[in-house]
Amino acid sequence: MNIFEQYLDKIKKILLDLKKKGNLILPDSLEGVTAEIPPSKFNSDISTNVAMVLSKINKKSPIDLANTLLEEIKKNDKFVDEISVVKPGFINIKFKPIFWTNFIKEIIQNSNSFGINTRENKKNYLIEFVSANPTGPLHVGHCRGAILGDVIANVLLFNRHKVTKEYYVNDYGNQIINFTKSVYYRIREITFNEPFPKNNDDLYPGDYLSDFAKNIISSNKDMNFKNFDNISEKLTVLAIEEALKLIKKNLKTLGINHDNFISEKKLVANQEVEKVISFLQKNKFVYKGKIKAPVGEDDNNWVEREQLLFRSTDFGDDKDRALQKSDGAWTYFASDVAYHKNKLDRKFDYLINILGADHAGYIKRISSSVEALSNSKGKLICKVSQLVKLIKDKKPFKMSKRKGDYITVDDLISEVGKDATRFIMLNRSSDVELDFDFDNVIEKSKDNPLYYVQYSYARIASIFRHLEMDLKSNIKIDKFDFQYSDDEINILKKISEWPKCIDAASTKLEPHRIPTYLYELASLFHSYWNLGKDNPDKRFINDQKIITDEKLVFLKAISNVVKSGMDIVGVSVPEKM
RNA sequence: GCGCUUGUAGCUCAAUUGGAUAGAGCGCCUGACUUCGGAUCAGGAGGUUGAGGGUUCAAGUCCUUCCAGGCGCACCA
Repeated sequence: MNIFEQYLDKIKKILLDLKKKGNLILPDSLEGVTAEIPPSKFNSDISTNVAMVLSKINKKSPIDLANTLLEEIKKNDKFVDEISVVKPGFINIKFKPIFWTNFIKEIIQNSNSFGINTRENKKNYLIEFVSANPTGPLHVGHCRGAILGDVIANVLLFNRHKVTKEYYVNDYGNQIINFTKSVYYRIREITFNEPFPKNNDDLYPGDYLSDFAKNIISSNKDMNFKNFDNISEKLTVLAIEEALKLIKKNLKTLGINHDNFISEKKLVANQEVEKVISFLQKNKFVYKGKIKAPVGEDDNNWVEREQLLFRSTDFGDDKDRALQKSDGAWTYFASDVAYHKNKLDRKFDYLINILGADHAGYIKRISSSVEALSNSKGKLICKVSQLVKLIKDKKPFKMSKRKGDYITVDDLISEVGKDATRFIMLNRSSDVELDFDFDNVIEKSKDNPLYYVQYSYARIASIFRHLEMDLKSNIKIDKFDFQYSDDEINILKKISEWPKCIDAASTKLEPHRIPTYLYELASLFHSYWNLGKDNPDKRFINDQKIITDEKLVFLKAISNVVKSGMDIVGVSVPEKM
């Protein structure tokens, strides 16, 4: 039920009729023609720019054309109450109240599908997100991208697309060796009482490694930890298992659940890297050559080497990128290309990658590789989530308390909770840096958007509680002959925008639109609620008298949208707060 | 130096995919509690959308040149 789509259809039909009669010239596509909510000052319900879009081709002024169309619309639409042409050439329409009665009837009877875009073709998406190195717990830096990816998946799923959520496990390469060694030293610390090496920058100093060590010792009693080389392979597997166990626990705490965990190590073991590179070689995207030193960096110890390179400059990258290290091992990039080949082979319509701001520079080369692999047909979309600035006592504070010791997801959730973390991390566009104010997110006031939205739901729940009704169950109404007031229609108008909000969030992959929308809806609701103080007619319950079906349906419609939005964001809507 | 990205009210941010007189919250000023939950609401002040140029019927939004901040520019991952 998208009244804007419906209205656009109506207008297009009128346009085609006029064209048939020879009264109008139409371009090949009507793409630029839109139906929108006009700014509130116009006191109107829907507006269209059609006259302005068609004025040039018809050699008529937008105003004249609008006036002609106005007459046609008036003739064809029985719901029009007032219709007018406004300055540059907009046609504004105000509906009769019956329109809104029909609208609320429709969305109450189809509450499960309200908001879903039923017209677009359903696609198959793969979304890769988090993909943090399996060397320790998730920290705050991972959080925003994790939530962004999860909620994008939720929006797409809500819109009935097919979505696979995937985590790429970087369990191959130097850092994993260093990580395993670090775990090994912690094991020696425990079993042989040897101190953990100091001043070794390659090692991971975090305390959590001691827990990994303890777990490994206690579940591998027959293992001999005296010689690293003898056990390094097995220990690598065990250490990564420990790290992944912790990461999965952190993800669960955040309410995030991936479908697949894809191992880089397995890709390498299955020769997928060799295969993809020979594929690229056949198509002349790979060559042996040297990379030039970066400009502007002074006195560096740049060593020019001949190595296997990928021609990412063919696709607009700054320089070609190395695929193989001097010791013969694959670079991270090489196995990531193999991973993306693997993704492409699985025939998704779209591949989405969620990256942190510090990896934005990586986008060009990986998208280049996808173009090379798919003959420019693979649809890779990279979303970057900007940094989160933590604020406490009105002051920013550092993520890293001391070396290797970050504020973890666990720390964050135990302090402010899952709901606040998810809602606030999502409340802003992913393109801008986010201030995460600890004091504010746990505040129970309107300054905290989460509570403000939850409170609107709780208020509605409290009405249903007074009436001894269950807000969650459907209400049955025999007669829908309601008349809603202007205040109520105002909120219904906002509700009519819900499918538009979902549509934008889904097609632009911008889920922050949902918390923003919910806040606006909650705000209208709180205003309306307070009207009851001066005007008993506006109250939902008065002197123990039970409210009308009209108002019950109205409240139900609001709470449905709030609930459905909060479900997508992944936060709770308590009935009591 | 190069690439990506951001710049909107004192502060933090929206802005219906290019629409109309650019909107919210915080802060500031004024008001509403014998409450269907005041964890709320009503009103006021506050703007050359970083600067210039261009495209368009229409630009915060697109192009371009500057300015400023952030991130990144190896065989790390």
